[in-house]
Amino acid sequence: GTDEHGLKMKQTAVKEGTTPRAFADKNSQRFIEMAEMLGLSNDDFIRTTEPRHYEASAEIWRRMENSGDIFKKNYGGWYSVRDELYYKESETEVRGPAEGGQDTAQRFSTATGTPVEWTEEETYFFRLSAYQDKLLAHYDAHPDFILPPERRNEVVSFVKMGLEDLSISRSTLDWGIPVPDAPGHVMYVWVDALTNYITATGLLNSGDNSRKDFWPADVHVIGKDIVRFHAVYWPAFLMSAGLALPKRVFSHGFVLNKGEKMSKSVGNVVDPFDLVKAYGREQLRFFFMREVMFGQDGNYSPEAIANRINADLANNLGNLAQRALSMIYKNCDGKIPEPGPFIEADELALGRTDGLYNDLREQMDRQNITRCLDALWGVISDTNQYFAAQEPWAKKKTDPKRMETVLYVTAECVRQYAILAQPVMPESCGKLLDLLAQPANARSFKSLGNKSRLKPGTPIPEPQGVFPRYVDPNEPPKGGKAA
RNA sequence: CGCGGGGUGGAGCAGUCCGGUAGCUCGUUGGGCUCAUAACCCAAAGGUCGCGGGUUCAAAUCCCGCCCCCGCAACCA
Repeated sequence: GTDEHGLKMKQTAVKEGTTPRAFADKNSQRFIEMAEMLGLSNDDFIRTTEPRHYEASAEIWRRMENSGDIFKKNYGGWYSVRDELYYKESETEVRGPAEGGQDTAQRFSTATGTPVEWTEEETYFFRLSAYQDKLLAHYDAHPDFILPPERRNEVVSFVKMGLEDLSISRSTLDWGIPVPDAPGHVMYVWVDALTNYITATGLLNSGDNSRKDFWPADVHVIGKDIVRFHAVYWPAFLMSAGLALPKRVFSHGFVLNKGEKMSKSVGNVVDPFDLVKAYGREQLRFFFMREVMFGQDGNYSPEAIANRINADLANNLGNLAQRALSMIYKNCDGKIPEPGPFIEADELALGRTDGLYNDLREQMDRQNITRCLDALWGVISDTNQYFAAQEPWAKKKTDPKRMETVLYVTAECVRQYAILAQPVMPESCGKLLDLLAQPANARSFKSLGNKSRLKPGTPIPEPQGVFPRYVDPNEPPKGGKAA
């Protein structure tokens, strides 16, 4: 869904000469389109401007209020009417009559150059300071609450430095969810944005409650820039409201463009739509999951993407499937062959493959996606070696049964790789399973291991390449004359 | 003394918590194979693990100091 309130939204809308509502409509639509383009499926799409979310946000506010954690206080600062923003004194400067065009010396925002004046408003505060010890106790009792560990260290040390009460309402802004029974006040955007996770379950709503058991969430996956909101403020809000905490907050890193952070001012922002168009959504997803240690920052470059697509997908997995399946198609009457007795090499190949699920499950339980793919591709590579060492093409003449056995073992391994890689590449792996004539009910993790081996005699379709090589359209074909 | 991350063969990274032959992918060089998507397999070259000191039989890994790079520095989201 989309988080649509807040000062920034209003400012940007105003800058673009539109209303916050219209601006939010446009943005939200863009995200819906992106989800489609990326092939994402979702049970729901929530906008924080929907009535159900207003209801849930008001409810969590009341609960925090009932706990005695919300109080009114004067908040003062250097306020710019034009920017609708408070500045710290260090962010402002006094300019004389000559510089600002005004009659007397006045204080301005250093960043935007707009005039600021000392303003005091009454806002609602959340007693965050009361939760310092409770939060630390929770981090302590649940070492994996914040992952990866670097982020956890950061949060713990931040909380240990001391928490101040948090201003959670605005009276200088109207683009937000109204504070219950407090005309003129809207909620600080993060109060409602975070609550959206619960709105999705209907737990705080009076209507349909059929999804309420989905709270607490198993894991919030977020960017490292918003760890504080998810790992400090949000748990404190939930404790106050008497609601269960999410089981984990996992923070991913940033994608750097050739080592540099993407930014509009630098002009190196890459449009995901363009990347998908150039490389394909499954290939792109695979690239990021495989190349970047999940949780850390990672580099992206066109060369690196092409490398991964060709080395891992086309050459390693794709080619392994193709060489085994095409031999089966041509030499085994187009049917999965009946294997002969397994020799040690066969058992090793199958054993390594059967063992993958447990390894991967363990890694995935900690969102170690990169490690999963490392392990999986390591074994695929082993199977390529196995295939080469067994030389089924040579056995074709000398020992056809042996050829059939090797092809069977390889195809069986490929079957499991396709199932295991499905979470990252559902469409491509689906095609691979089509080539192995696997029915829909044999494609889940339950069909892994030695209990659901390929059935000899099953006819397979003519093999087709599932993972094509990536060729840079701007690069002259290989073998061409160098300039 | 602000906080966090990083500095490992040509490139990009893992390994550092729980010291013990420095590993992976790509690239390079030589060879093999011909089932396969100019794919696959074998072998080789290539590293003072940022710098200095310490602990230890043994340090990329633990301790101390220093240098360099990146991000963050909260009532912006």
